[in-house]
Parts: sequence; C-alpha cells; structure tokens
Amino acid sequence: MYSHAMENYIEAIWRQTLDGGTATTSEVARALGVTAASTSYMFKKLAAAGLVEYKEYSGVSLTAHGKQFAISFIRRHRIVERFLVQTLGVAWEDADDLTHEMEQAVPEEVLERMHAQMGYPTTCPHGYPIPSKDGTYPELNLRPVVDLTPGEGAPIGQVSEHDPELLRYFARQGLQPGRGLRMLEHDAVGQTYTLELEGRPAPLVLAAAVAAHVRVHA
Amino acid sequence: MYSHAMENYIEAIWRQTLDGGTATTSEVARALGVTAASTSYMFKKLAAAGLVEYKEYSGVSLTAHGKQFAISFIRRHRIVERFLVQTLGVAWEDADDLTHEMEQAVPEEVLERMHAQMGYPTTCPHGYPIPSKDGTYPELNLRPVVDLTPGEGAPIGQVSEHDPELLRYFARQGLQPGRGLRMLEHDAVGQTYTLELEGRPAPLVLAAAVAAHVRVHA
DNA sequence: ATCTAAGTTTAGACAGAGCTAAAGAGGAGG
DNA sequence: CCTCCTCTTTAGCTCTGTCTAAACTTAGAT
Repeated sequence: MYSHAMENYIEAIWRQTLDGGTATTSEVARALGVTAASTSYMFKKLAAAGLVEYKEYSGVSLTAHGKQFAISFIRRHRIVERFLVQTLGVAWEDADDLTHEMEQAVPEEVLERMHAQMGYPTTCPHGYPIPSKDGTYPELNLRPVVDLTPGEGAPIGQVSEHDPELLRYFARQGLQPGRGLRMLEHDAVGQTYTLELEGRPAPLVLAAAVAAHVRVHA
Repeated sequence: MYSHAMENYIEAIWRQTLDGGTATTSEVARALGVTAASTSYMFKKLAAAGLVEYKEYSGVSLTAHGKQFAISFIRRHRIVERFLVQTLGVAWEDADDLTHEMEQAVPEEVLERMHAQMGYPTTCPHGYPIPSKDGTYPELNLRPVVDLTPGEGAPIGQVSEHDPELLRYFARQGLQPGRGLRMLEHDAVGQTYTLELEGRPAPLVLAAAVAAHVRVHA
C-alpha cells in the first residue's frame, strides 16, 4: 500500500509537527538526509495519497488519515525499541537508531508477541507512550522538570529520545524514567538546576538547556 | 554493498544448489515469484559482482564468495527463526515466512544479542545448523530416517523447513527435532514406514514420500 | 536429422526514489 | 517599493528492479 520511503517521510513529518505547526521541505529533507528536491516530490505524492495537507512554499501537515498512519508505526517503533532494551539488553542510547534500521520489516504478529512478552508496557525506554492498537495516542500527564519548585520531588517520566550523545550522558548520570528526582535549587543567573537523584550520592547539577529535555510525572 | 534483491536471489540459489548442481532461471524465478526475464537480468548482475558463475542457458552456481555471502544470511535467518519460535512463541510452521519478512533488516548487533540470549543454539527450530560467525557451515551427522533398520532408534535431527503444510502436519504428530524415534517396520509395497515416536501413544505410520523429509542423528 | 516445445535471453518500457541544476516565490533590509 | 538572498519547486537525468513481448537455444520426439 504505502512504500517504506513514504513511511519515513510521514514519521519525520510527525516528529516535526508534534507541537502543531507545519513541517517544511528543508527540515524534513535534513531529517532524512535527502535533498529538498526529493522532499518536495514526496510531499506531492503524500498529498495525492491523502496523508498530508500540502500548500506549496509553506510546508505540510498530517491529515487525520496521515496521523493514524504515523501513529501505527510510532507504536511499532516504540515496542521494538523497548524490546531491544528490555529483552535483548541493547544500550539505551543506541536503541533508537537500531530500531529505526529494522522497524519497517517487523511483521505485525511478531510485534504483538514482543509486546505481550514484555507484559504490555505502555511506554518506550525513554518514557514516550506506546499508542494502542486502535490508534489512540495516550497523553501522559507530565511536566518539565524545570517547573518543579525547590524541595518538590517527582519520578522522572520522559527524556528526549533522539540524541544519542545526550542519552549517553543521561545514562551515565543515572537519569532515566522511573527514578525519583527532587529539585534542590534553581540558579537563574548561572542557568543551572541542582537536583537530588535517587541512587546517586551527590546532587546533580544540570544546565538549563539540558534540563529542558527531562520531564517528570505530574 | 549488495542490495536486498540480490540477497534474495543468492538465498534462493543457495537453497537450490545445496546438492551441488546449478540453479536454473525458471526455478529461481518460481521461488521468488518473479518472471524468468527478471531472473536472467539478475543472474548477469550477480555474475558481474562475482557472486555466481553464470553460463547462459545453463544456470548459475555460487562462487566461493557467493557461498560466504549466502552463509552469512543463512545464519541470520536461522538465528532469527529460532528466536521467533523459542523466545517469542511463534508457531513452528509460520516461522520461516515471518523470518523471511524481517530478516534482511535485523542489524548485526541485534542478531548477536538474540543468539546470546538463547545461549548460542547451533540449529534452527527445524534442525538445520546455524553457521558460525566466521562463515563455517557445520555439517551435521544425520541420515534419512528411512535408512533405519527395523528395531533401530535415534533422535530426530531435522525436518524439511519450507513447506508450512508439511510442518503443520509434523507438529500435529509431534514429529520435531530432539524427539526419540524407533523404526518399527517398513512396508515396501505399501510405501509406508511405521515408527514409534517418543511421547506418542500409538505408532505413527508415515508415507515414504513424507518420511523422506525427516532425518535422524547418526 | 529435423522439428517443435519448453526454457532462456534480449529489447524496450515503466515505476519508484533519488540526484543536480535551473527557475520561481517570498520576505528582510535598504 | 525594490532588491537580494534564501528556500522551494520544476525539469530532466540516473539507477534498480520489475514487467511484456519477441527472439533465440537446447534438447526431446518424430
């Protein structure tokens, strides 16, 4: 029905329009490592297939149909990713890339068995929700860690998943979903947050730009 | 380096030349569900890549190089197949097809982790050997079940893997690698073998044509 | 020894997805 | 209001892997 190439574009568009806007040709091209010309060509194909709304020179947004399609392989991605980490012991920070290599090929039956084998987890290893089979995308009740007031604590809910460098750093610090966290202080001038992290002897000082990639349960 | 299409052709050729001959255009075409013309075109490409010896109108055989290449994804196939059955509980008779759908995409690292997670098994679920990483294809010491003399017993070693119908039948009868087997009698005229099968109350009567797909440990 | 049928190869076309180069839109700064 | 730079699109090409139709081999049957 739809080609692998189309899947990749839809996934990239989905990622880029999470916060509601449109995805531009050049952004998507960069994300996929192709030229803007190729992306423009594909935008037309996707529009013809009814997966995106396309207005020349101003980018694309997913139609309801396109969103369903995207969610179906976000689900696939996150189940496989979790399986690689949880069952096969793949390193947290490498999981996204490895998953991306193999995900399109995993048959539905195998996917469901992976999910079942893990006891139907509801999030990927980085804390992002696994959509349900019927296409529902569960909204998690999370808030930025930087919103914690000093003294306030909460378990880590989610960390940004696409930068292996950053993930490696988080892993080294023990900053992973599920761990308890407490805000100690916020240095507005120095742009750092000092946090108490479960299982870690000394407090953790996080640059504001890095802390922005961490969310805690509300 | 080599495309997925080329992999598929090499795999089909490998299967068809196990017993030493050459693979013909039409056999390979049928196995892959493409036309003879496409296969002929691909034979030339494979020959140019040094993977096969190609003589027009008389088929192809794998070069040493081609054999190495084939073995590398026979390994891949069998590890994934075993993983699907053993760890994910996929039905024995469906494993070959499902594996074929996803195998090309499984990254080396994931493959090795699957293998490790199962404790480095040496055969696929149908009893075929898993080649080692260095490209060695272990020859198992097996013989056709039909060579057993009456009264003689041996554990099942391997059953033909490519016919889901037949596999379903074997599974229903409990005829799977590892099970103990004893030859009771051979009816040459009726073309049947009567076997005692471990875990099965009554003896099993197997048509000669079917028994030909079963091998036991020597 | 020849004919014919089956199997094989060639020729030519097409679809998918990418590229480069060139042309066209749009917006920021003069 | 115009200009220029950046971004986007179009045009035209390439490479894979497939197809159909036609031509050619090979070998078995007469």
